[in-house]
Amino acid sequence: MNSKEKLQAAATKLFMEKGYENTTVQEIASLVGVTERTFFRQFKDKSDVLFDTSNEMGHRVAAFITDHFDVEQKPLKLAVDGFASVFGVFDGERERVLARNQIIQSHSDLQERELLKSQALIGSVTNALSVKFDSELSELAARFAVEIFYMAFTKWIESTEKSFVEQVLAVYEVYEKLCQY
Amino acid sequence: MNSKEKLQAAATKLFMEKGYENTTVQEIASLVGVTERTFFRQFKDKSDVLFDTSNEMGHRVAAFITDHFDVEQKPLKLAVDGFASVFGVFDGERERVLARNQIIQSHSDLQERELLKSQALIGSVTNALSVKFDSELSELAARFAVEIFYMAFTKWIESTEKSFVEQVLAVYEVYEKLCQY
DNA sequence: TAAAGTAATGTCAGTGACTGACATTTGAGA
DNA sequence: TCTCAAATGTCAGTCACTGACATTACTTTA
Repeated sequence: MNSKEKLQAAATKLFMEKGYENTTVQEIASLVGVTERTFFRQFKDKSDVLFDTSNEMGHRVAAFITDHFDVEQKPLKLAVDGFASVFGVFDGERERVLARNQIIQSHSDLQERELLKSQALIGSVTNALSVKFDSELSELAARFAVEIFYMAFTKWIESTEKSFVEQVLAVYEVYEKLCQY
Repeated sequence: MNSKEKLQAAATKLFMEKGYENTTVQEIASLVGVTERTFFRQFKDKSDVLFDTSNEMGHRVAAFITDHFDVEQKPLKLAVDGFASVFGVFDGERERVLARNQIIQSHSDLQERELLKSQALIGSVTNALSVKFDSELSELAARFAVEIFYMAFTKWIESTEKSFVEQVLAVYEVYEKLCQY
């Protein structure tokens, strides 16, 4: 566990215990045994410690799409399946995801940050879809897929009735209903 | 023109001239002839000076929806028409909108802030649609409408070919194409 | 193994965003 | 003109964040 990971763990712990605002970077660093300066070498700002900037999930969804062009012809369904597949792991780490979500909902800076990540997600998905579909159609499908994902995520957070995959598919069915108007 | 409006004007001016990062709140306040403290009484933070927190546009779109339930039965089309109608004014103030957009694109804090506003927009539109439609369908339609709006906005920024309303309708047609898969 | 190089971390001083507490001014109405 | 309230000023302080430079620790190579 390098200092970056240690800082992430310490930050999450402190944010949960005393809240995001009431935790100083100083405290996070001290808990790990490094200085504030080291924190800011690892993360661009305080909120950064909670976010994976690599867009790894975006790449995974994109990879799924690339791999399944032949099994699913509908662009949006393909992207949505990608989200379902990649984020299906959420069910296995519900605790952690819930804790992280609670921190993020507690402070608008963090919510904003989370939303910026969705832009990267849209970009990755758009690129992946563009290989087989018109670029405008790809972008729209990517945007919609991300919205379906978020809506499903919210519902998944609020209730334990369905698995993540089921929630995603349930929201996709709402989309199909919407199309029928 | 009260000090709030003066500060907004001064801030926009300075942000354009020297960039967002290179402009201090001190400078903005001085330009207007007030102190930094007054700035922070009007705006919750530096970026706030660029954003209308009232969600006025959200309310207007909601009002449009409420007024047009009988002329347009499709929930998404109704919401999209609302955006087209309310934001049609952009054509008349292209300069200003472009300038503001340029500032926002220059700094990720501002982009994040802009994205948070879209959540308020989604909320207003969802509420308005919920009067006649199922709540899940309403939320999804609201989310999609906002995405269509943003995509249209981006295209409108990048080219002068079409009016804002035309761009919105063009993206809506992409949606119809998407539904046909 | 010793020297040399490189990456991670520490130190420190400084800037700028933002807040709380309290004082002062200003403007509208009695 | 007096009075009250709202807006603004003053000031001291905290905390996020950065640049410059020093130090430590770990790797490579002769």
